[in-house]
Amino acid sequence: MGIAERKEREKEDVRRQILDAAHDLFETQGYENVTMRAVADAIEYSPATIYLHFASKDALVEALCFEDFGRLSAAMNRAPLPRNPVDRIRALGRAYAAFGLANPNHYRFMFMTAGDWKKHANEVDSPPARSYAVLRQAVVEAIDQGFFAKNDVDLVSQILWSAIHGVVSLVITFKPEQFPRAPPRPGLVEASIEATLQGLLVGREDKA
Amino acid sequence: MGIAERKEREKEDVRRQILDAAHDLFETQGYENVTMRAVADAIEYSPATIYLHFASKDALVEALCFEDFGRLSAAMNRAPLPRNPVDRIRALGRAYAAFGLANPNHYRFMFMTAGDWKKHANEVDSPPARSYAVLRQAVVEAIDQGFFAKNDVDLVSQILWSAIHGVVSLVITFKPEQFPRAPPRPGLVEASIEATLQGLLVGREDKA
DNA sequence: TATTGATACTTAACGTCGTTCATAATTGCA
DNA sequence: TGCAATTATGAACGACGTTAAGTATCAATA
Repeated sequence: MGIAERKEREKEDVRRQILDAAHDLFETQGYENVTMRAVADAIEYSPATIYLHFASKDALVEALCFEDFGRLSAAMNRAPLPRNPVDRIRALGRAYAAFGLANPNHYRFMFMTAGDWKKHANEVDSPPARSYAVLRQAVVEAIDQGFFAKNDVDLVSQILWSAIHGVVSLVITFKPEQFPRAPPRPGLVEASIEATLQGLLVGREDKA
Repeated sequence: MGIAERKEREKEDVRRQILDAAHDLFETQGYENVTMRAVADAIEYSPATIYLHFASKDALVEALCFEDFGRLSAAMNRAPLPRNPVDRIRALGRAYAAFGLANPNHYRFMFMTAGDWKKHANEVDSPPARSYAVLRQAVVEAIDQGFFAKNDVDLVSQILWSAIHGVVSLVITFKPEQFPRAPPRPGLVEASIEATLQGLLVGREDKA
């Protein structure tokens, strides 16, 4: 039955080509410029062919975003995360921000647009769910070990997530010169994480 | 010269009709569903007529957003703001969040999309600039009066802005059931403001 | 009053997009 | 060799933002 397998491989290959072409367009030109026709041109197929592999443009972009976020997750799990939960939250925040700022179009699609795809956002393997799970675990430990006050774990996790998301999304949305009054200060990401952490810690100086 | 004035009034009237129709569509159905054709239908003019009053769809949406944000600014300046700068920051954050959550489409267009209009974001009377200015003033006072440590005023302002923006934009983007693991906890906005403030205050218990 | 000139407005179209569908080509299998 | 299924395509649909060319309206002028 090598034939079915070869066909499988060929089909998978076209799918890869589509994803790669779309990825390049998406990364460099953003969502609106990922045109089904442009993708088709890039891989020298007709636009209709894409629909044999992806149900819609959104499904295609979702697929490539999931892939890239998966790469982030993998890289983050491979890196040695601090044992101390507070230090870990710091490290996670930095990594999260770095990825978002390095991949603004991915980030925008995943975390800043409505989109039907978010029906899957809940599922355990979706990028938001995976990122959130790691953070949440650190928060559990931070509370257990007395760094944070006893509190709703998800409330604390959401505070932290929204804080770092706020920085990332603002910087993605406004070009430096479009910031009101002053461009984003250097160290804003760091300072933002730090302020939020400090606000959550129970005994400040000695614990941080 | 009553004739020119009447014509002026009539022109202004059509402009108003366009803005109102677009406003309704925008508020209830969001940016993509504000179609030039739909607006034209609503006011019983041809689509081309809109272009006699607005250079583009984006210019139209920008105009109505500016109007509504102006209403916010006005309301906020009319309300009595606490003299204590820290309390004032709290109040500002609450008002900002309330407006954003009540007008998600406005908020999304203004603070969560790229858009050419942001060339004007810098100008002193733009909604971002106006909101930011009020916050910044409170931060200046908070530092002067020793509530916050001496620091770059804009850095601190950006920390606060991004924190509250993070909450608002997350809640706007994800429906409750789409949140990973747990829907936004009640009091998230409050807790987020509080955590950030606490993180910035110099002597916690006694000053807050 | 008849003519002019500007203004407001519309009709029709252009080019783009995502998407679909009928049809053709290819390919493994009986 | 003929059949069935898969893969690919060309052409089209309907919707979008936008524009150019043409028509109607009406105050101002001769």
